Amino acid sequence: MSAKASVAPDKAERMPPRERILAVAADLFYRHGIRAVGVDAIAETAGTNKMTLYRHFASKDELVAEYLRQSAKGEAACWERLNAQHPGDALAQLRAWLKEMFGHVVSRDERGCPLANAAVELPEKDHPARRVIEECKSATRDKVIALCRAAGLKEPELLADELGLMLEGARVTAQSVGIDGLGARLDRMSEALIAAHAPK
Amino acid sequence: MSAKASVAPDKAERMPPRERILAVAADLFYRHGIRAVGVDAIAETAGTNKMTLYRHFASKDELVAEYLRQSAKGEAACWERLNAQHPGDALAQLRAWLKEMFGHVVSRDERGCPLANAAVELPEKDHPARRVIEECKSATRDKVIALCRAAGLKEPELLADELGLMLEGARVTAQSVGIDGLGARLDRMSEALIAAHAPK
DNA sequence: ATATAATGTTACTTACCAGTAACACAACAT
DNA sequence: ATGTTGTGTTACTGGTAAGTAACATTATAT
Repeated sequence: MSAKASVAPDKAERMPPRERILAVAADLFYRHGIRAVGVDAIAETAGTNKMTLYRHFASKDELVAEYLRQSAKGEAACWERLNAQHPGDALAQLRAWLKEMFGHVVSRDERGCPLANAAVELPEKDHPARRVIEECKSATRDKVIALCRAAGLKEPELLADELGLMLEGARVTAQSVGIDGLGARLDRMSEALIAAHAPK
Repeated sequence: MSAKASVAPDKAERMPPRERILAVAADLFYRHGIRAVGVDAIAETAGTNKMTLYRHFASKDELVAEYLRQSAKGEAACWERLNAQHPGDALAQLRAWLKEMFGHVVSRDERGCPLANAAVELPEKDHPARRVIEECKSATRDKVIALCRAAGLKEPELLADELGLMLEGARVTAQSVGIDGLGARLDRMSEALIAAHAPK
């Protein structure tokens, strides 16, 4: 039991095959890139075989799409959690979202946004993953705009884009260069942006 | 002569093989992704063969690194051009750089920053492309910081990061969702950021 | 005209890839 | 007990990947 399951160390065996495959695929796709991971490796790491994989997923492309759907679902769950933690306080939700995202950026073993990375890796316009990516990114933008507006901030669309682009830029930049002090700078930047849109 | 050379339609034949290969590789890598393009396709599209390719490049990874070196060289040339167009005027150079970059973002057939995309596609820390990416990105950041400082703007490091992250975010976001009106919004955002750092 | 260097050609190796067929085994419900 | 369903196993197809060897051809320089 050396370096076996990096996803669910112990109870991986108890999960049904489909969940194991999806969890392993998500981990490998995210860490090594989608094109760099073959279905054989996924099946083997998930402790099963290629046939079972293809009984649950029509193709590798569909597995990729499902991986991204899971990622998008995670984002949606994040919004609900923030809403529960700061009910009725849009500004607090916005700040909590930024704080959580900044945590991702500066974390070790972080490789950026799974959806944005997939968009880079899969330029084919008819790939089933493309729909998922676009829908999730649009939904996120709408959500941030709504929060900015509910918080009474001026020009909510512009502010949402400022924050969203800065965050997306930080996630991709963190893959190219070091992240020393980036977290603190992100905090300052976002607060400056929010302050610049404060109601007069 | 249907859809033959998308890089140098006519004089592709006159360029020496090494340059043809590099030009074709750059085009294919950028449009389809690095892992999606094989050396056979590159050689064939360049009107040559795999042997000649391997006589000029030690491996595909080295060809990739050279492709990114070319891209980085293009960025360096851009800085010199801007310096020549606005000698001594750091603020004008900064604005011209932003304008040029925004043009890339909102252009059709644009697929983001070649270096950032490569960083997403090649997570292996020992890949020869990694050095090129990190050096170019660091150099760009230093250059923008220097311009902000020379322009007398407050907190040049912070402003440079704000602009740089926004730009990087825009380039990656443009690959996921539409770019309607993004150019105009980028103009407003960058001007707001610069204004926020204006000397008192 | 001839030596030399660069390029082209063919064929090959080794390895991986996505996807499928046929069959064996286990669990579980009736 | 038996049938069904899900899973495991092996082996396979056809295609593509990176990289190399041996040899033929062309161009250039002297």
